Amino acid sequence: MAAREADAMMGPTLLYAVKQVELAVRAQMDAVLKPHNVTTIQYTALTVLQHRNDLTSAALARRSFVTAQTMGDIVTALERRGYIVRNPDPAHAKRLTISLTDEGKRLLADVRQEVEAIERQMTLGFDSEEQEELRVGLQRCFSNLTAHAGEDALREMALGA
Amino acid sequence: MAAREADAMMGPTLLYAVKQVELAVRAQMDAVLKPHNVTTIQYTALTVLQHRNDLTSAALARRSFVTAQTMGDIVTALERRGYIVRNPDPAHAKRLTISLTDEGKRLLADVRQEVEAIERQMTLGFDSEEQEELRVGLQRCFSNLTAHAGEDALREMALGA
DNA sequence: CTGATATCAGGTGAACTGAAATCA
DNA sequence: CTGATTTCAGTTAACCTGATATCA
Repeated sequence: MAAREADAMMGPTLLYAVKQVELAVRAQMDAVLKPHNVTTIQYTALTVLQHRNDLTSAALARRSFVTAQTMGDIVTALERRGYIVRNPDPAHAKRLTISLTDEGKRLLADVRQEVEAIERQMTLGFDSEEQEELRVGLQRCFSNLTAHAGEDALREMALGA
Repeated sequence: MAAREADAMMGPTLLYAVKQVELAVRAQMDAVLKPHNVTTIQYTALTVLQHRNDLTSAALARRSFVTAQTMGDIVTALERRGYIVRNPDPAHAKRLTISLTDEGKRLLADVRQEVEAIERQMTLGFDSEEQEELRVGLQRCFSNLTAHAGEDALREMALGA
């Protein structure tokens, strides 16, 4: 009966597990990033730019499930701190493409070791097969969620844009 | 060479995968919850209260990795909307224990189907073994992250408080 | 004219720090 | 006196909607 009660109450346990892990990760990320005066969201934007340079703010916004205005604020903050620059696209003139400054790259290099340490702690006791299993499972979840869902924004993400 | 470049740049892929899934989940949760005028964080607090009634705001805060002040704001908002009530603990008088109102329970019941639909979509194509594998993997991650990390808050979480 | 981009204005909920009162 | 809980005050980053101007 204790089991039946749990079944009846717990509901979507996988969503809850994802949320719990993400909360714990974010708490540790915040602690790592705070001395560097960047937020987790700003850091995420920087890592995206590390993968794909010369994105526009609007493209970043789509990738992060936020509006163009919100990403505009974040980008402005990063620009003010000197981690990125915006250059007018010669072909478009209204588009501003974003690229990392040397200072931005230096920040990412400085933080990298500490962030990797969080991941190592998270996967303590996992062999490489289990780790890969988890990664694949999460990617399948992501694909499922973005397949029919975001309609607007996700085609470029599927292509790695 | 493309592979080497990716290796050198990608860094902590599992943290990234967790974040991506959580972002996608949160986008869908927001869409489900918006018509009901609750935020995802408020909803999470309500589900915790569904599991364990008569928690204090401070205990909720520890569970959610936020400060007591922050959780105080959220609890006040939930109280204003009529989803919870706070009653003075007869033994303590300064402590206020929180419990769901009928209206709060009704909200959770109303939303439940839609939230479960998100989980079903996320796990499309998973057999029950794969689903369990993923859940176990995430729980191991959570344990690892909270084992040596949160120092302050986590003993009661480990006990399911 | 449409669609995408950027930006300005205004607003809200969420998070923090700091300080203070209450009470076991 | 200490520690935990609550609360008040002030601040910040993040997110939204709505409106506007610019261009391909």
